[in-house]
Amino acid sequence: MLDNSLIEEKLDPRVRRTLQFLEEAFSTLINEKDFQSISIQDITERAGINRTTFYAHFPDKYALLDYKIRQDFRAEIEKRTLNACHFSEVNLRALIVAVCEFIGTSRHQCKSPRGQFEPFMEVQVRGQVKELLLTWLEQGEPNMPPEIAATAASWAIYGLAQYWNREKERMPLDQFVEQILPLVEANLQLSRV
Amino acid sequence: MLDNSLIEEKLDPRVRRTLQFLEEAFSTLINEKDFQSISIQDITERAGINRTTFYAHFPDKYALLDYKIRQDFRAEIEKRTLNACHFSEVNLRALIVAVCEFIGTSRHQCKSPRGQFEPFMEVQVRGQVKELLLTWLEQGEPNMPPEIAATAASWAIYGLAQYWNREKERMPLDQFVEQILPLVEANLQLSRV
DNA sequence: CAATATTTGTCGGATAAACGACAAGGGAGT
DNA sequence: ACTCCCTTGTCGTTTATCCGACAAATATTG
Repeated sequence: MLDNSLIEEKLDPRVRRTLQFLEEAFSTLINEKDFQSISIQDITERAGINRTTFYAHFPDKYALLDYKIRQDFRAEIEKRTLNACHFSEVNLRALIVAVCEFIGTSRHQCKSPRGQFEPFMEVQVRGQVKELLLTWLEQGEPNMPPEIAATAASWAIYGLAQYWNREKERMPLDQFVEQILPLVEANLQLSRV
Repeated sequence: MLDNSLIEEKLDPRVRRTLQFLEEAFSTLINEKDFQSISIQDITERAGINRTTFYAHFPDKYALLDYKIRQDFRAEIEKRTLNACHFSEVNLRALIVAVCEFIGTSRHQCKSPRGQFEPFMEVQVRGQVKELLLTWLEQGEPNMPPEIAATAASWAIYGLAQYWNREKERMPLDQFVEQILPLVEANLQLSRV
């Protein structure tokens, strides 16, 4: 349904609009009600589009949630210009910071019971991180299948980011990232430059 | 093409959106460039709709200008709750004030050479005023065909409003309206209550 | 003036969205 | 248990928009 990322620009304007309306409507609703109590009718009504049209783009509201998370995280990545850049320790640090902060802001954004979005966040964010790492890894010579390394590293990054966010008294983010950097690089099978 | 006024609500959502986008795009453009130098391509491009679609709603950009003026003035009327109310001297005064102020604000809004919009303003605003007066007149017993009275009064109102706006040193609006009220009422063939 | 570029309307075919309807699946309350 | 109501998917049809192309009109430039 919604596969690749950068083709977004070359899309039927009608589809673009519909997706945008759905996204915006969902954003406002998620700040008003519990996710479970939001019906597809609510969303489409708020978005001003027909209910039937919803199903032309998403199988259910969970898919829309996935889509929204992906969009938000991608925007975050693009804002920090981590897309379309080469690998470097600086960029890797920035990526980890991005994940940590993204999880942090998302926690306070929705008024849903704890632990309702985490699974979706996990899947989507990890997926994006893995994709990004893959593009980075393919630019160097691999001594390990990139798929494997990217998988391990993306899981590690997300797990650590979640851990840091849940910590009661957490150290400064920079310091934390500096501490875990060797671990992540180990997952990537890279030696410190 | 765009005939009546209150059906606006019961409209295909796609049409509603298209019109809104065109309206907004035109609004922003009119504050940037001269009207003549605005092409239909500019408008549709800014609005994010296909150029062909424009012609499904308006024959040319002048029609869009007419439409926009109508919309703005109607919004002004509705804001002052002059639509759907009965005739009274208070309401008539408010209507005249509305026309005066609408002409005034419109003069400073667009950066087009003087006298480029006045003809369009005239036609559209007068038309709306006439319509409104007609609904008022039809509620009483006419000693004059309502069409005739509404026509005369709408012309008089607009002419006086324009005159007041072009005055170098003009008296307070309230005072001016109070002064011309008998004239307008004479056009309406009504005796002061 | 000529030549070039841009805008303008219009057309036909393809596609997304609207609309109404339908059966099936819960939840809430009696 | 039972209605009753709302939501959920799905379908076929109609309509609005998109898209590419075209010739004619208009503006711009040399």
